[in-house]
Amino acid sequence: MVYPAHMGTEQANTRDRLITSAARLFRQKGYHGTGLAEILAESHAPKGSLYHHFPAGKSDLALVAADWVSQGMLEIIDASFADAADFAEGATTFCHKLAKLFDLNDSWQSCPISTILFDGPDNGAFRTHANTILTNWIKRTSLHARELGLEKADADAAAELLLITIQGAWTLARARASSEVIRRIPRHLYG
Amino acid sequence: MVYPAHMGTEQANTRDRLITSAARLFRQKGYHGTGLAEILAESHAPKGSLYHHFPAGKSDLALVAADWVSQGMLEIIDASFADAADFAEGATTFCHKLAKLFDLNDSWQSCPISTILFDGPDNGAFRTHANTILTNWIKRTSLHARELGLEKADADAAAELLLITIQGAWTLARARASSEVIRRIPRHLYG
DNA sequence: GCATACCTAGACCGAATGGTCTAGATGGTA
DNA sequence: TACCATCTAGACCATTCGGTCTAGGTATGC
Repeated sequence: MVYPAHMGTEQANTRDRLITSAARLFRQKGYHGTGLAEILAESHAPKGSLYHHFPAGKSDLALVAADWVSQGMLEIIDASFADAADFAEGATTFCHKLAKLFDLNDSWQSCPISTILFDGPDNGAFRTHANTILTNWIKRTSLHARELGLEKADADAAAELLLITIQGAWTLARARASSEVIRRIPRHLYG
Repeated sequence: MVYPAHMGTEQANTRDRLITSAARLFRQKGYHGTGLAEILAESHAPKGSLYHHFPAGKSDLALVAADWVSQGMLEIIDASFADAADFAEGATTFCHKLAKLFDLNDSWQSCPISTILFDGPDNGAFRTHANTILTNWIKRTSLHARELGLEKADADAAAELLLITIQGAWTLARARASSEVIRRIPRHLYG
């Protein structure tokens, strides 16, 4: 799981426990595949708390959980490119970090966003939200690319290609139950 | 939708109608997001027929539907590389065909396999099945690559990269509700 | 002390879920 | 005609679903 720095592992409050449990379960079993009862059980929260913190219920929680995961991903992107000499090096670090993350979680979790968001109840809002999150990842990556010397157009293209590839590789990795494909990306793209 | 050549558009029998409806709905709303009632209504079949043709019920149907979609994809791969002068040309045709397919269906369907299979009831069997299907696609693509002159290792790598990229691009295309990303793949990889 | 806002707690509900079961229609064969 | 396998038909069932509602606890301010 992606743990953003702003949320430690200590016993969190009810709201945070709901978010992390929901994020984990949605990634593992999908939105419709996860029941409220399961989320409630894992986060040791009663139903009343859920509907207090997330008045719109399940869909509300899913959106917030996706944001939380997204935040973690942005932090990983930043950490990967922070000390990189060029874009390829940063991208390589990025892939390795993700592969490690994949292995850490019994290698089953879906790409952070797609499963959470692609079968939401209301296609419109969920799709838009997923789009925003993915776009943010690409934008952030492109920003690092520019800082490492690429022209705007090249940076955008490199960032889009990298994230698309990671997205697809993550899917294949899950099907194969192996992070190998993710680790192979740098060789594919820059080798 | 991917329509394999072996199944025309004329009024098919109950079993085939169940498969096509299930495939469409699972791709649109996911496995758990689609109810049996919905599939039954769309295919104008009673419950008895479903459990006659697919004794194991929903999961059985999902597996067969995935196979059917997979068959269609293999035919598209073959058609794309049949008259290609080199691998890049075949891959370009492949991407264009998929983009057209994406546009044809109100641009919402998920990548053929991932959504159908990633939130199945039994992780083991479903994951394995998805893996088999994806591997078949890559194998078939690699075969065409070899016929077009690539060495075995290069062919495998090129096929894996292409299919990974398509997988990811399809996801992003769905989030953006636009097939543009899919069309851009050839420029990214071979341009 | 009291009051107030915030949060927890879980009983309860109608609707929808996947799945089972029996009855009947249908077509081929003798 | 009788017979039999194949398939259609849908009533029916237990369970689970997401969501509502009321009541109780708890912290903070006066």
